[in-house]
Amino acid sequence: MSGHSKHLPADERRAATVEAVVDLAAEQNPSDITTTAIAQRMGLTQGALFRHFPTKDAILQAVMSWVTERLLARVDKAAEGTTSPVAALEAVFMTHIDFVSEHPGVPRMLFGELQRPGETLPKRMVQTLIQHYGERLHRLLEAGKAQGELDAGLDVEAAAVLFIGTIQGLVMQSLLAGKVCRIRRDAPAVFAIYRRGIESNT
Amino acid sequence: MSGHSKHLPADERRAATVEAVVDLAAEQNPSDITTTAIAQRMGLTQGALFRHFPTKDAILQAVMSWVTERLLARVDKAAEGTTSPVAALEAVFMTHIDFVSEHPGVPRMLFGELQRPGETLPKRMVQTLIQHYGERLHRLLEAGKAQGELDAGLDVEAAAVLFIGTIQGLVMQSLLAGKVCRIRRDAPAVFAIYRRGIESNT
DNA sequence: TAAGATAGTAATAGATTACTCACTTTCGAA
DNA sequence: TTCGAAAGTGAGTAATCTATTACTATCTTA
Repeated sequence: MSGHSKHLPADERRAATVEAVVDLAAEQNPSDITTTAIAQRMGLTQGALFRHFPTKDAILQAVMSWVTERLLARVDKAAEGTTSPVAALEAVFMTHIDFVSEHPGVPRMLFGELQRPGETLPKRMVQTLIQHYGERLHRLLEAGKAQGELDAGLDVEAAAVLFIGTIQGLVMQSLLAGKVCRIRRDAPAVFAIYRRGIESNT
Repeated sequence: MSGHSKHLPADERRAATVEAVVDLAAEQNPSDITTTAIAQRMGLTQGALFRHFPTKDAILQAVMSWVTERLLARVDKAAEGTTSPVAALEAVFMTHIDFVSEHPGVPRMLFGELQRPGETLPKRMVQTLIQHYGERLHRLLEAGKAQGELDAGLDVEAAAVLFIGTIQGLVMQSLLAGKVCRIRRDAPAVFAIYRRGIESNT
């Protein structure tokens, strides 16, 4: 039990805050999450939050930072233990699916941040996160082309867009069904179609 | 100039309201659209809106109704003038892409509605819209399998999910770039990969 | 043109939001 | 054990949101 004691050191409290936001995002529209709701989830008064974060945006920023670290680290680790680019892509895909199954609110938060007008810091963090993610995909896709595993005429840019869209589609499907478990269940079949679309003819 | 005169009959005013919401959704997070912003866009005072809609949710409901009619009608028409299931799928895809290019806020609104907790009427309308859309895709995909145009082992359910995800991915990409035109530009290449993934080997 | 119906205004109520601050409680080191 | 610093409380504020209402302007039609 990490979150049960009343007084927590500042860094642990900040970590608990991020966790609370990620949890809440799984249950409701992320842009409707209030500081009151966050505090309530933590068993805290609303004012206490502002002792650890100067503003609500700073909280979101911390969440984005958390997501970036965790997601990219897990994805990189998954890609490491593979023997071919296509195997790596599949590992990355499944790892990403695992991540959003554990934290269904995260992809919605990212999508929501991207919709905000203007140039907020959390929004910029999402942009760079997806940019880094895209670079990894590019690398794997190019490698796959180079060694003949992927179709020689493949449009790498389009393939990267579709990779992310595939995940987004699964997220949407889980929203429709109201059950997160659908994501994991449907992921293999959906990825199989994607792979067929990019692989070279055997 | 349809929206410039001060007094409008109720049905025209309602139509203008829907148009204003669709426009606003293209520029900002749909769930952050206020009745004040809607009224301002129409050159109206905020209170006037509630003479035509009992509640804000009723406005959203009207928007969803508008989307359902327009999108399904256009998509059906596009599928009609085709000679094969795959051609129909491509026509549906491109028509859908045209639609979201003209109204970039619409897919974001749908996605946003799906995220609301509980069972609101607008949310339910989105669910049935996508359900109807999915049925059309199912029909086309099954037809394609039956006549050998599509892979015999194709998972139709997964293919339908990926079809919608493909569009969602393009929408996300346009959010990242900040330019709507990217959707139309990248759509053909992305669909080509999708088609390759579902077609039978030649 | 007079009058009833329709549409819009301006002010405001009531709820909710992010954020502040004076005060209290708890922790940890001397 | 004591005491200063760190963490939390709870009451408040200003801004903003949806929705209401008494009143006014405009259209339509007889």
